[in-house]
Amino acid sequence: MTAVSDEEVNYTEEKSKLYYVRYKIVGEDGYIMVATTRPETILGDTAVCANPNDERYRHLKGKKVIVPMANREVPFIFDSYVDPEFGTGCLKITPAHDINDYEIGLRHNLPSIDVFNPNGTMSERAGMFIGVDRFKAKDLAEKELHKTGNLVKVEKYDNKIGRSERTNAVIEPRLSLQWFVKMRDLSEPALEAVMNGDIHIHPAKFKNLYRHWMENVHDWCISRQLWWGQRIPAFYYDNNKFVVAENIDAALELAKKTSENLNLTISDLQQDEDVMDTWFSSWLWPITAFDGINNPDNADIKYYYPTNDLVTAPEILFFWVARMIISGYEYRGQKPFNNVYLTGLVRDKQKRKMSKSLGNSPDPIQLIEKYGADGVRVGMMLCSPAGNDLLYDDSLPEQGRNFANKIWNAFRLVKSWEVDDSIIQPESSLLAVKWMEESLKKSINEIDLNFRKFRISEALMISYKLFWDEFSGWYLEIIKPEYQKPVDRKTFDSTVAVFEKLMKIIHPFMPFITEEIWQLLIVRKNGESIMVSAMPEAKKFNKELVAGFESVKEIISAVRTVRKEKEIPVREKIELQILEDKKRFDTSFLPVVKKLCNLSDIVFVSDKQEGTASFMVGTTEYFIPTTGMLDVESEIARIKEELSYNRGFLVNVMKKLDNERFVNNAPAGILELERKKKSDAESKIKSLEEALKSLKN
RNA sequence: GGGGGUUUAGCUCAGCUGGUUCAGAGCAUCUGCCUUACAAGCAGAGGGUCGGCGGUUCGAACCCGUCAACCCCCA
Repeated sequence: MTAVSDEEVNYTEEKSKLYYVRYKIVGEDGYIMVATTRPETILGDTAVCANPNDERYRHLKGKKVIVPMANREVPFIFDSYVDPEFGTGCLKITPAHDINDYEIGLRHNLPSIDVFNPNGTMSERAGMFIGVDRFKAKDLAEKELHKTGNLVKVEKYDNKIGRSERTNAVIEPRLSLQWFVKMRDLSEPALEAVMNGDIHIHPAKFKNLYRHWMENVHDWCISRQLWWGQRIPAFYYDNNKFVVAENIDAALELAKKTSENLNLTISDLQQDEDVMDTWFSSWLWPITAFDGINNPDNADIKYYYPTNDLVTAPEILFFWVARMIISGYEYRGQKPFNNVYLTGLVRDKQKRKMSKSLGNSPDPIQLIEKYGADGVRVGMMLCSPAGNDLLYDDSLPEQGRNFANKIWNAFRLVKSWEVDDSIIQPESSLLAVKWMEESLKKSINEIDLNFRKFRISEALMISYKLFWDEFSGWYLEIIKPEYQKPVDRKTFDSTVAVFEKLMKIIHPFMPFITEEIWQLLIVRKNGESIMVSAMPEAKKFNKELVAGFESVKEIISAVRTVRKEKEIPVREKIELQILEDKKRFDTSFLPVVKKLCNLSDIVFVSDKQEGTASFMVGTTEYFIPTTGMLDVESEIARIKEELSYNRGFLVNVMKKLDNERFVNNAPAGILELERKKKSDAESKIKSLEEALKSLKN
C-alpha cells in the first residue's frame, strides 16, 4: 500500500458491472435495493442512505437494515448527497473505502470498518474472504450474494476508475493514520507580513494568490509513505495510544508516565512507519542553514537572519515560500527575508515547459559556444520580466551576442586612438562629454529605480540602450577624431572614465566581457577586479541639458533626412539656416550639429528662405539651401501632410478648451498644457501656411 | 468544482495616482547604404478599434459591469 495524492490519480471510463443487492429491513418483511460497483465492500457497510426528499424511502426513517453477508444491523439514514436518479436512489455507506461515504459517515457519526489489509487483501474485520485479494473477493462476493438470493441483478456499467498515473494500478480509498500540522494559528503572522508589506512579493500580482491561500489554509499532511527521509517521531503502544518524542528511549519514558504502566519496554513501542514530507525540513531552511534551531543565538544566524531577497519560482510559492515565512515567525518570531522575487519558467515557442522527456531544451553549453556566456545571459534576461514565463528562441541569445559584439567594437575604437597632449579639446567634444555624463547619471537613476522594483529586464534594457544608442551611436560619433588623427587628452580620459562606468553598469548582466574590458581599459593592479568595484552612484542630473540634447538629435535627424531626400552626399558640406532670434536660441550644442551634419556653417536668418529645403523642430523652422532643383511637388505634399496633422491636433485641443466643463474641472496644470499646445500648434500652422504659399508662387 | 492571473504592433513586453497626438520599447519586417570601430553594422520607414459590448467621467488602454479566449495553482 502507498498513499497517493489526488493529483496522481487519472480517471478513465472503464467497463464494469453494477450490482443490485437487496438489504432486509429489520422488523418488516420487505427489502430495499442498493446498487453498487464494489460488492466486496458491503462487508464494511455501516449504513444505507437515501436523499431526504426521496418519497420512496421516507417511510424508512428510523429503521434499520441488515447488511448481507455480514448480517449486521445498520441504520437507514438520509443525506442530500445521494442522487435519487442514480441506481435505485439508495446508497450503501462504507466510510472506510469511499471519500464521499467517509464524509457522510462523519456527518452521521457512523463507525468505519476497514475491510482491507494494506496489501489489498481482505482483512479480518471483513469477517469473510480473509486474506483474499480485493479483485478475487469481488467475484466471491458476487457468488455469495447470488447463493443467498440477495443479488437481484447485474448490469453492465461504464464506470470512472481511478488509476495511478505511475503504475496504472486501480486506486481505491482506504483509511490510514496520517500526521497533520494545524495551520490556522501558525500561519496568521505570515499572512499579516505579506499583506502589510513587511515582506514584499515581486511581482505584486502574486499577493492575491498568497492571501487566498493563507486565508483558506488547510492543515498540512506531513506523513509520506517513503523509505527514505526522517521518520515521524510518533511511537505507538497498547494498540491505539501514542507518544511523540525525540527518540525511542525518551518515548518509552514518556509512555510509562502517561500510561502509568512501568512495565512497558522498548519492544512494546512501534514507531510510525511513515517519514515526514520533505517540505517539513525545507520550511526551516532559512533558519537551519545557520544552525538556528539547535543554536539559536549563534553569530551566523544573528548576522544572516533575516536575509534580503529570496529568488525562486512561482510554482513553489505555497509549498515552500509561505511555509518558510510561517516557520520564521514561529521559531524565530521574525520574517526570514524581506523580498521574494519570483522568476518565470523557460518555455519553448509552443509554451511548453522545457523538459528532458520532451527534449525541447537547448543545450546550454552549445548555446554558450555559439553565442557566448554573456550573450546567453543577456538574451534570457532581456525577455524575462518578473513572474512572466520566458519563451525561448534562438533570436534571444543572438541579440545578446550582438550586444557583446557592439561593446567590443566600441572598445576597439577607443583603444585604437592615439592621444596627443598638445591638441586642444574641440568644443563639440567638450559638449559631448558634458552631455554624456549627464545622460549617464540619468540612466543610472532609472536603472536603480528598476532594480529597486525588481524589474531586471527593464534595468538591462536601459543599460543596453545607454551603451548602444547614447554612447556608441551619439557620443562616440561626436568625439571621434578624423581618420588616423589623434585625440586630445581631455576627451580621451573622459571617454575612458565613461567607458569604465558603463562596464560597471553592465557587469551584472555580462560579467565576462565587462571584466575583460575593465582590465584592458587602464592598467590595473594585481588582484583588482570589476567584481569588487563599486557601482556608479545615482546623482542628480541636469534635466535641461539632457532635454536640450534631445532636440539637437531631432535637428541632426532632420538634416540627415534632407540629405537623403535631396541626395546630397555625406561628404558634401552644406549650410544650415535657422529662422530665429539668435538671442532666444539655445546655441550651446550647435558645434555638435555642425560636426555630425558636416555643415560648412550655421547662420541665423530673420525671413523665410526661398529655394531651400525646410523642416521644423519644435516651433523653430530650419532651412538648407539646395544647389539642385527643388522638387516642389513633393515639398508641397510634405508640407500639406504636416499641416493637416497640426490642424487635426489643434481641433482636438480646441474641443477641450471650448468645453466649459473641461475648463472648469481640469486641474490648472493640464489646462496650462492645453493652452500651450494650442499656441504652439497655431504658430506651426502659420509658418507651414506661409511656406506653402511661397512654394506655390 | 474552487481560486488566481493574463488579453496593448508579426513576437516578447512597458504604460506609476484616469490628463501632452498616449498609443510606447526591444526584436522581427521593409527601404537605402560594404561611410576607415562594428553588415553581428549604419541611416530611415511602415505597423495597433489597447480582446468584444455597455457604463461612470469634461476626459478611459487605465475605473465599474458583462461576455469571450488563453494560462497557472489546488497542499
